[in-house]
Amino acid sequence: MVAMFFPSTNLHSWPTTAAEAIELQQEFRHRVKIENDFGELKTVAGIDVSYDIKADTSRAVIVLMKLDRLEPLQTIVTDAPTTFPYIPGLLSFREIPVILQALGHLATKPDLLMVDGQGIAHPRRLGIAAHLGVLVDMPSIGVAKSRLTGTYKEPGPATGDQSPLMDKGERIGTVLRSKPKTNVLFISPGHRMDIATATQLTLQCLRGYRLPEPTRIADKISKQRERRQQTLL
DNA sequence: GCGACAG
DNA sequence: ATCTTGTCGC
Repeated sequence: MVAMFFPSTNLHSWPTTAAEAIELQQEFRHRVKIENDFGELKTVAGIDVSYDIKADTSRAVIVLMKLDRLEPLQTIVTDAPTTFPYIPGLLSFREIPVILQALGHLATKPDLLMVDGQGIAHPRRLGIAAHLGVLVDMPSIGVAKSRLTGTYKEPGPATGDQSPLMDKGERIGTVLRSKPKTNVLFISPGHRMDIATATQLTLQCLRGYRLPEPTRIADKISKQRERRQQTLL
């Protein structure tokens, strides 16, 4: 039995072209809710996607953990053919299919999703974290390692130092120094959450590294698997 | 027309 | 993201 926690996630009319994808974003951007709408948050699922260029496949890694312990409870790894090219601003159309496949294998439904990429800090306010959050109707946060859009002042050097990420006169996220002497992170809410809460939760998931634990562990597992496969070739 | 551009 | 070894800095 698969996908029992995510009943309404059919990808029948998934876009094939950039034009169709942008059209869908214009429609979905209005379904994003940037207000806290959730109960007690006990667990979080870190999500990361990697690629196998030669096999033309995408791999989603999901790490489920308790928010207070930040230690893996379950890890899911699934592969699927890569069906959409990487186009800045259209990342969700490339990665969401395999992510949904992985989510379907979780033993328990997470209370929160933390995705490697932008939330509303996107040209059309529908980065991958926001898009995914709307599709599965769950609270989500986007944690990106670099900027897609928006302007900001460089945050101070200490952990926790931050500055607002602005675009077209509105605040779309937080630029955060998650660790001294490392590049900043770009935090933005994905769905059912406000900017301050997304930032606070990200800080709560830090454990001395630049990336918050959910995303950091998912990324680590993603790379371990790749090395194992490569050494077998 | 010229830069910018998540992963 | 991925291709790739050693190397500078804390």
